[in-house]
Amino acid sequence: MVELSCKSEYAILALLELADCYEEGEPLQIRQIAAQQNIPDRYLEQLLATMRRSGLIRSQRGAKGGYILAREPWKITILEVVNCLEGSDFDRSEKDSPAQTVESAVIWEVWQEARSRANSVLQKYTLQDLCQKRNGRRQLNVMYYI
Amino acid sequence: MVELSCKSEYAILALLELADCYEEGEPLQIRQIAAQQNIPDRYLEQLLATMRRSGLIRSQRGAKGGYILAREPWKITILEVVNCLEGSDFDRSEKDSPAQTVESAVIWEVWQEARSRANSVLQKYTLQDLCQKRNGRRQLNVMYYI
DNA sequence: GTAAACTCTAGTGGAGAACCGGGGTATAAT
DNA sequence: ATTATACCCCGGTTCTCCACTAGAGTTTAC
Repeated sequence: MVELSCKSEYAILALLELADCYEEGEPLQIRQIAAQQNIPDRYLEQLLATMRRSGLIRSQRGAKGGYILAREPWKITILEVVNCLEGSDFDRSEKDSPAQTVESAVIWEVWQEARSRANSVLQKYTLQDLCQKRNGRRQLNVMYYI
Repeated sequence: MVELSCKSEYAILALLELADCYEEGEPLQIRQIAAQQNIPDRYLEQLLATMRRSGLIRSQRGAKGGYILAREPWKITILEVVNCLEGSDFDRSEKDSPAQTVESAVIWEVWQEARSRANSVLQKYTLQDLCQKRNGRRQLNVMYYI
């Protein structure tokens, strides 16, 4: 029903890394992100490419290249990320059609409502929100360790 | 993200049919439901069996047999139906684990929140609600026709 | 000009969804 | 009792999609 795909998780993890070093202005490379978050690098490459095409991040080619967020971390919502990666298929309009029979239409509308509820949750969280959550969690871990 | 599987749609359509003739107390047969809603009957059979095992419907074997709702239509929520069919795999606890790293955990929690929002929508609709919606829609169609 | 990075496109393996079929079992009607 | 009807169980098949791999090309810093 409401599934978190590997794709989306990888993408968000990568963006969190990019958000971390957004201040410095220096690009971050695929290899580094992949190593940091345990993501197969050749796969991550594709996800980053997709996000670049939809304007979520920018790339610097050549030596000393890499990726940077296209916007500030508090201006990128999780919903944007998911839509960017998941909504690629153009035949979604066919698969996700408003239905043929009356009963199908009724069911479809219920799903629309559920979908929009879930989306509104994803929309209220930005990359920065998740970074902060993570940092708070890390603080906690340190405290427990002491 | 929030997908409506064929499985769930078929199941709900079938239950709507059963809800329709719940008053009469007479069982409805697979063939009839399948014909009415354009569902492959051998496949529908499996879905009905699953729903029977989880106590959503009851079956009458032998000649003049068929299926009946186990409860009144207003006591069966859409969420129950979906959980019954989708949540079958026991390894869901592994796949849906609270995550290993700190960042994965944070992402996972966001998804949990989105999931519960979507579920609350599915929980507030019962079979009877959908039946009524459908009937209202049919009325409208008739009016347009005149 | 060369090494280090991204870019594009194609292909592969496995898992799950949707569906089909055969043989078995219970039950109503005769 | 027998028979026709309809559910029951379980295995197999096809097809699509996801996660991942691979190769050849392009850009840029040094």
